[in-house]
Amino acid sequence: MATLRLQINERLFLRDPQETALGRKIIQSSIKMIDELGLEGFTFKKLSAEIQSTEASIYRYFESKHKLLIYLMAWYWNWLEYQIDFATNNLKDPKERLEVALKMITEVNVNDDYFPDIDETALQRIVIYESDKAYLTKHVDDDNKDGSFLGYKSLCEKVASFLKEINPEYKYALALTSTCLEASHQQIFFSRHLPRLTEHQYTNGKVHEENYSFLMDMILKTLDA
Amino acid sequence: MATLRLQINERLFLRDPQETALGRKIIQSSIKMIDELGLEGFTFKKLSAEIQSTEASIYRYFESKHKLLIYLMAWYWNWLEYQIDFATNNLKDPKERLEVALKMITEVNVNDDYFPDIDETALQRIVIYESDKAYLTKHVDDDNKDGSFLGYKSLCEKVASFLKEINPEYKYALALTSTCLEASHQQIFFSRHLPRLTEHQYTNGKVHEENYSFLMDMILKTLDA
DNA sequence: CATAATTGATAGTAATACTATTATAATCGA
DNA sequence: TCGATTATAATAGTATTACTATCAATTATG
Repeated sequence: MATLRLQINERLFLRDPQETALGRKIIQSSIKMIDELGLEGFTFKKLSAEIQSTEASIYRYFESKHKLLIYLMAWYWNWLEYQIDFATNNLKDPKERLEVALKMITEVNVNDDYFPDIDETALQRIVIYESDKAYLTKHVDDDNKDGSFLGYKSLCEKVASFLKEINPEYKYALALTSTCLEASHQQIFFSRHLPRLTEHQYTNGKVHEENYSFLMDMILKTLDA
Repeated sequence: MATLRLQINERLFLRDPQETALGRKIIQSSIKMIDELGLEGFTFKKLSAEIQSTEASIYRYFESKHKLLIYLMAWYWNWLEYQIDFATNNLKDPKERLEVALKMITEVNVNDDYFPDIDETALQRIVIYESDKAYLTKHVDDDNKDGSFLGYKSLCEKVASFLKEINPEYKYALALTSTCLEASHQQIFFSRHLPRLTEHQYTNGKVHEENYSFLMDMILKTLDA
């Protein structure tokens, strides 16, 4: 089977982690550790111990923990957009394309064999818990200038374009899409930790399906489709 | 004019900051400083310098910076719910109640003279930039057990009850409400910092109105109302 | 094989997020 | 008003974090 490689914006790292064994170990283990410890509990020191390297070596790949988070989130959004492209290819009906896209956005990821270094399931959990921290900072404008959020914006525009095809009159396709993208992970978090904020039941194992129904219904009704 | 005091859950602080001059200075200056520096740039050391006190003294009021954030957010959600109660009092029509509530949620706050110590306008900006960080942690379940998020949950349930009155058949009143509450601050952030994620224009000064229209339209259509 | 690039080993720094101790000042009840 | 209690200030100290710097050892490349 072929293995693929996503092209990530060069300004998100100092040295491309996909090019070396050490770089790939950094990515692999940081996903595992951020998933387990949370972003706050995760440090480059712990990571260096885990991969039997040194802090200094990790800093040669990423300027900071925050830049590493941005890299991981960028990878995820790029990957998700590619998944959606792949899955909606050849589909003519925009509504059908929307259905497929929203399915991919809301369902729990299975690991993608095309990218053997990356645990997409763990990465999706990181998206749920940590992705908002990538932009909720005082230096968001600088990060944005470096192209840190291109993947997210591109994905948002793609899905919004499906909405526009369904109803070109609707004025808030982008706002509706970004609201749904955020809700796609927030509702999962709420169902697990703050269950009074949602009807979705984490325990019955169907949160992702419920979330899909909730969001799809909301989008279609809002579009008057 | 009467001044009021919100009753905040005792487990959110070590010593009630509303009871002493020092406590009120802590609240007042932390709002100002978190607004200016961001949560990450804000420290108890800087705060102690600003109010001419010491770190140790501040730690007698709040266990940690994180607990102080939780306190401020709890205060805000309590205040907002009280504002909504006040404004919807005597309104019979649930749709009208919803309109008023959503207005209060989305519009930019004016400072409330009933609470002279608190700059609600700055606090609302903190909600936009920092509120999600109050719960996006590995210890969210412990914080939740301490009642850290009661105010948010209560507000969400109140608004969701308006939706239920409008359409008792709709299954996702809580999910729709929490999605809108989150969107109410996210969209403002996006319009300012990641404008490709929304149609709302921060520059024309009408973001809050646009956001109200966007959300109200979405809610009513989703409810089939 | 020589040279350049990469990594490892080690050390060090300023700042953060606290805790602890003791002294001083303010308040409060008898 | 005195004495006791309590709150605050002053000071010091700790472990950890988020880096930076230096130099030696190793590995890849031409």
